Amino acid sequence: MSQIIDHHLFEEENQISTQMGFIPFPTNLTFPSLDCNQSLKAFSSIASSLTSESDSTSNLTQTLLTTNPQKSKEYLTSSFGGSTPFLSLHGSIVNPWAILGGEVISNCMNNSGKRNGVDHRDNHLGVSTTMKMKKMKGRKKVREPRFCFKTLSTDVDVLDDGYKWRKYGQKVVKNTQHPRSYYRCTQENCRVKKRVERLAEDPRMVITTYEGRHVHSPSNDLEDSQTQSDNFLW
DNA sequence: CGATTTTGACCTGCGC
DNA sequence: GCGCAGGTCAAAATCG
Repeated sequence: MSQIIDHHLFEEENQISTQMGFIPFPTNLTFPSLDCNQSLKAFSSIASSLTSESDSTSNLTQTLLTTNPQKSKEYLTSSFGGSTPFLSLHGSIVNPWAILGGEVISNCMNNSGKRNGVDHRDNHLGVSTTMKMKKMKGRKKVREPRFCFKTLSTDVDVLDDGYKWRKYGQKVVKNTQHPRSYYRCTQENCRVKKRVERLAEDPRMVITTYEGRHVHSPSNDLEDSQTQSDNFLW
């Protein structure tokens, strides 16, 4: 059994080579009514939306409200205990989860505004102030948006996210006993890549990092995955 | 037999 | 410039 226990959306500006910030998703946010793979698909959809447009919050809100209102309501209420106000429009680009209702955020922060022991009151938008920005030497490299999931999974490394992947490399990363695997989306003209590795400190944790955005819908190979993934094609 | 995975070689960026 | 480390390539091996 796998469980998504943490999620980070990494945003990278064009022309900046290294990670410049991250948007914390609510800690321990899970989808009680969904299994791990379904959750992963849901998060992939959300993260993909968030990394796409400059006005991504309203896009996401619009997506949730218009494309599959019933499903999104089920998803939101089931995910957040059923007592969460359906939607508030006070979210922002750097705090997308605010749109899911104040209770969600407050679940992640205690009354003092701390989350995971870190005081976010002066940093309520969720962008780390300790992140370093680093320019490329010489020619600047344009990188695709990236986001990653931390998943608790003792049995499988690669979770079904609805897309079809082909492994093109594996590398042992320094100071880790577990190799990092490199995958590319098999769809023609789709340049999305993902890396899968296990956390050195806790091998039960699988870190899946996506780079780029799919230019197509998830694979419809399997009947099961089709019906499941269709639910998240908001 | 085509698709996929494995794996060593090669490429590239970065720090010293 | 050199060496290291991460990322990619591509031929061989394996799988279904």
